[in-house]
Amino acid sequence: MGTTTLPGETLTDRLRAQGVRITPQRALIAKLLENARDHLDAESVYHMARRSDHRIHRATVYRTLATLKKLHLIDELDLMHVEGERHFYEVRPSTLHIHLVCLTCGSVQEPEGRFWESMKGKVFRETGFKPEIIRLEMGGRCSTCRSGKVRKGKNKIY
Amino acid sequence: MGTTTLPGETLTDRLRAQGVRITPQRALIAKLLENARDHLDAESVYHMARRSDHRIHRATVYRTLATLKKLHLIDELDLMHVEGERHFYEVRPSTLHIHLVCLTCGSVQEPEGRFWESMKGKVFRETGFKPEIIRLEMGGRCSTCRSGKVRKGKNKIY
DNA sequence: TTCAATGCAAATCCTTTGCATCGTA
DNA sequence: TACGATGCAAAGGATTTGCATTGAA
Repeated sequence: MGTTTLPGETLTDRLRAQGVRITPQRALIAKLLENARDHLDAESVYHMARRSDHRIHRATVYRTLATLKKLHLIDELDLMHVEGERHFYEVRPSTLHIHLVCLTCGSVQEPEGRFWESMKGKVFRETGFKPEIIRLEMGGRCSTCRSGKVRKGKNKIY
Repeated sequence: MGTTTLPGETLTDRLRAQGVRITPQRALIAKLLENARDHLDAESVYHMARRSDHRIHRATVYRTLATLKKLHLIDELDLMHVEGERHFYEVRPSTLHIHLVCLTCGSVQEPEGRFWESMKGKVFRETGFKPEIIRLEMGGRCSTCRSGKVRKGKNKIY
């Protein structure tokens, strides 16, 4: 999902800072992820990348996503499996946020709020477990679908 | 994960109540899920089932898990992908609980607490989105691993 | 120049499906 | 008995891997 791109903080910069060799392919994939309006899965990244570079290979996309994930620069989501087993990727946001996945139309909301951050501390105090990554996804009905004007999505799973 | 088995409330009973035909295979799989101490993936269910019934087929396991999932009797988890892309299953608990997945040793804690339940209402009031299913998984370090006596698990992913 | 990354193709892993047979309701 | 469920085998889809070649640093 689109991320604030402060100077010196692009994904590519952060990759370079980690000592990762910057190839045109990696730079391209990183840029696609940063500028994406929606969550992308590997296949989407691949197709978008091909539009800019006809020779880029699927394996490169998977390898680059794995690299980014391993360096904690992106997160992998499954969005309640509304789209089957596909995995989606987003540049790791600075603050915790939730994914509200509508089980009727498949839309994904990401409500604002620092409230969720407090969960980390709470869990640590109560259990001694120190959370680093939090995945909070809720499946339910968005207000539009609940209002009756249900535009039944291709992705209706319940 | 092990669930309180009140009379008339076994998974099999609930399947029957939903009009699902009870075959020995389904009864067996349901029982395995109810009595499991750990989260099971499809492959584990399959192997455990084979111990009791040598003729049971993988496809039957997958089909039964799909049935149970569709009826909301079990939930599907990915536990932060500590074990790769495998999915894990648990009988749907009556109250929301969290999965704390240690990224070092792979252990999974499920802390108690009704606190989390309040999130549903909060999200609804703030966004109009009505949550039905909540998946809350945190990856981090359990207190044991943080204490230094790190028993590096086969599942260390970071 | 050097070693890591890429493209390619084949392999792998998990899961699903078509179909004949079986067995629950 | 009848229709849904199973076993089997084969297909499918996503992701990974081995290897020769390419190219970033």
